[in-house]
Amino acid sequence: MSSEQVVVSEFLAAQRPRRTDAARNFDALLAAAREAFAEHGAEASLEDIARRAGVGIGTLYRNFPTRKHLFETVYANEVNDLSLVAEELAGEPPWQALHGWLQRFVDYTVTKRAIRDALAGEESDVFLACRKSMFDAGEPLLERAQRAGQVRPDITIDDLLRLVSGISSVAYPEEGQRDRVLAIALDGVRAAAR
Amino acid sequence: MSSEQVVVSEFLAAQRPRRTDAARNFDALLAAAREAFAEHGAEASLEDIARRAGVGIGTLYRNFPTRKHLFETVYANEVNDLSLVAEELAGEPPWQALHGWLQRFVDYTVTKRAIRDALAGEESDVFLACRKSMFDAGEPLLERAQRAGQVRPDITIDDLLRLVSGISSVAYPEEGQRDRVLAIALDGVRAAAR
DNA sequence: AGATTAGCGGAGGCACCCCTCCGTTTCAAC
DNA sequence: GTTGAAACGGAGGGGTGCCTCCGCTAATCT
Repeated sequence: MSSEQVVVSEFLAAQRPRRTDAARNFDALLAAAREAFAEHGAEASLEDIARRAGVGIGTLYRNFPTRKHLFETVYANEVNDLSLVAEELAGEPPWQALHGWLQRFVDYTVTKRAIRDALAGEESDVFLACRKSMFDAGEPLLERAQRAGQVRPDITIDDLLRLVSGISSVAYPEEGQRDRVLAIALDGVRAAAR
Repeated sequence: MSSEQVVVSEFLAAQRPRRTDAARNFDALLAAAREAFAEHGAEASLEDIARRAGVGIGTLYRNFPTRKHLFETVYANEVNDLSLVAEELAGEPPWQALHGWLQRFVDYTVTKRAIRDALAGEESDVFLACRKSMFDAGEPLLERAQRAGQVRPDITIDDLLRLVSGISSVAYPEEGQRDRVLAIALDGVRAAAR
């Protein structure tokens, strides 16, 4: 577990209130926010989030003084999950491991938009730590695949994640088109090694 | 010039008012809308667009009864330009022509977001005609490159444009990163031919 | 069970946006 | 230059979202 990942998970642990009703509301808010950010991106309405959570707007603001706080927390949660997935995949063969992780990255429909918005948006300590943590999670997989000669050596984890998140953020009316397009781009990622 | 392109350019010609002041305002609104949509996507504020154009909100609504009208017109303009570029490139060698056109597609910073939003959003006759027109413009370039054995045969113009627009829609803090990432993906587009 | 106090929720003030309507201005035809 | 008509623009009503504040509720502690 990288040090950044520790920072991220500690950041998460420190938030949850102790009183049972407060903790319940906190969880409901996070779930609602996750949904809302997935649907409308980082601009989702806070009042709508409170409504979805079945909670007064005041409660939302008590837990998350600003939109950024809330967004950071949701984002950190997702990144944390992704880091765990990367660890699980460490045993697979190099290309499979990398590919599987990227697949998970894409499948994170819930936060896809949030992750993209966060890659784009302004910086903050939490965002930086999260991004670093996500890179730390993916980088070993990438490097292993590169050492195995299955991935071109001139690509960085930063490049790779932006590539994949861009492709996965477009709408694909046709069934299976997203996977097809992604596969084409990943051929490029492997190209130099074939 | 494809029949869709004719539909698109006729749609455009029919709008501009005859009276000189009205025509001036129409142009100013279009330019302002182009800017605003580029900055904020299809959700840009109409009042802000009128303000940028130095025109009352009433004038905006007289020219474009709904947001969709305005958006369609801006979009049709851009698509029209892209079609012309494709024709100009017809003389270049196959891969260069395709690559150059895609480059232009990316460089269309002005409407990048609008084009993406339009690819994603709901359908309308105008959008369908525009998309068709854009595909008609790119398809010959793609097919020529495929016949020349420089591009994998199993990719469609639809795939290719979604791939490129996804990649170009992400934020790249690092100078030149967008081009690097795009080049990697385009290696995948050529992969099967190498 | 009662007292304490953390936590709740929503009313309300502010800002922004949408869109309509109509009194005023400007064009262009004669 | 006059005049009719086309075009202008912005005030204003309705809606939604942001955020604060404070009287009320209910969890926790003893």
